[in-house]
Amino acid sequence: MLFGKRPSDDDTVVAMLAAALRRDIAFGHLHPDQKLKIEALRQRYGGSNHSMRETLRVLAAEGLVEATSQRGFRVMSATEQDLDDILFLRLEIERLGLSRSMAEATVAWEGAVMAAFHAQRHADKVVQGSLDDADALEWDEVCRVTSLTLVQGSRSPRLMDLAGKLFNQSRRFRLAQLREGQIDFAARDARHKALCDAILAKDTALALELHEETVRSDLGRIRR
Amino acid sequence: MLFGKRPSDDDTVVAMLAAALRRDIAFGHLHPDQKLKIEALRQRYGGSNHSMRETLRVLAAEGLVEATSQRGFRVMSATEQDLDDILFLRLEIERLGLSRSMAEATVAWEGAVMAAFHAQRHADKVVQGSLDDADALEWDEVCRVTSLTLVQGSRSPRLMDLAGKLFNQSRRFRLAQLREGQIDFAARDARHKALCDAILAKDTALALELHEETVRSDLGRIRR
DNA sequence: GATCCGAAAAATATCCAACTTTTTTGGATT
DNA sequence: AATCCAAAAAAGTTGGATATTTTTCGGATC
Repeated sequence: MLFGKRPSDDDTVVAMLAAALRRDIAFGHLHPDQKLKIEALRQRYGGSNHSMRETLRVLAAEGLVEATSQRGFRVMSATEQDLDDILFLRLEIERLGLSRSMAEATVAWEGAVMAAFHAQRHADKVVQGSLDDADALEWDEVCRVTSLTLVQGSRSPRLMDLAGKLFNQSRRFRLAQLREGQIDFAARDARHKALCDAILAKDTALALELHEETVRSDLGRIRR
Repeated sequence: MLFGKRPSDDDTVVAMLAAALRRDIAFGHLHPDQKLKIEALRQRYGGSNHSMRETLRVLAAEGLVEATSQRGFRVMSATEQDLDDILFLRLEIERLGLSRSMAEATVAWEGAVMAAFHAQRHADKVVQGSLDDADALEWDEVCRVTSLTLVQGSRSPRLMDLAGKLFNQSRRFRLAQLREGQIDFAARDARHKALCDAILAKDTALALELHEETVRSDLGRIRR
């Protein structure tokens, strides 16, 4: 069947729990540094204690949760330093991935990029003016796809995996920006158009510059 | 107490199991792509089924094991492509970390670097001529500390964490090189001396160049 | 001979309940 | 206010049991 779901979907309890926790961490329902007691989580999300422990291990691997030996888990902190650190790494990794993608650009990849930016433009329109959490989540998911598409041409599985993790870690900050109306959609759209053009024109330097601007402004860290 | 052990030691069953599995993966006792059946592992390493599952999740987070939904775990593959990918990312991450460390070099960090290279010289001597697994393991551990020390000055926790993970992923390849007598200890020692000097002389370009050479030759991927 | 199919076997994923060890907590004491 | 201690809480672990899924394998079919 076309578009059949991958086997890595929510087909296990742990995957479902992880998705639920990820969402609640992204929206700040589980707030930074909050202690994550297994029993309390079970009561809220269901699952056995083992499933919950396993879930927390998974989230710890993604950098959303911090595991401390004999002391359980807590939501990863979200300080200024955390944001700076995530942003720093994200920029470097995505810069690396994008330049590699562009260096060995294929028609298929360019097509994926165009499709991603098209979907992005649509999602941006929808989320403007909406204060609904579901819309915000969907918008953020589209942003994720766009971001990952840019590095997808690098053909480095570990880099792509890493880019995904870093994006997830930056979600909280990005959604906070959206909630506070700090996102300038007009500028954003212009940048996206310019970035798409730069990529198709194979102007690597310009593309990297525009991409960095996009990421920074999404997270409220415009340089200068 | 001085040199008191950190809380992240082998104080939990999962941590002990993870250490044992890591070692056996590094030495190829558990070989690439091998299926990791819970029952079989329990019989070999002990622990309950849950502890073992959790352990495998931990190793999956480190990139040493691959988890597939509904299909269990297997040792991460170790093909040429894997090595290239790991090497590529390791070089980029460590380059980034080292240049940052050097940019904001502190006396403490420089001291740590000197100490690390000193220990390295000693460990190199010990491992030469020894075919003992324990010696090899200890040598490799010293290499790890040296490698991590270089990026420790970057004050980017995520970068340091990542560098550690990538080093672990490259372990199998490095130990294979050692086993096959492919390591030129004389050249290695000279490079280390030069690298240490370059760092202390704050010659970033030279240091990065020498560091890349070191990593490449450790993994048998010397650039022509 | 290759392919398809379904039952049997194997392995994964999950849960429950209990138990040990470690950490945290809320006073009582100095 | 700092220290110490016992009770409570939470983490970590185990064993056993069960449902679900994947893999295996011996024919039956083309």
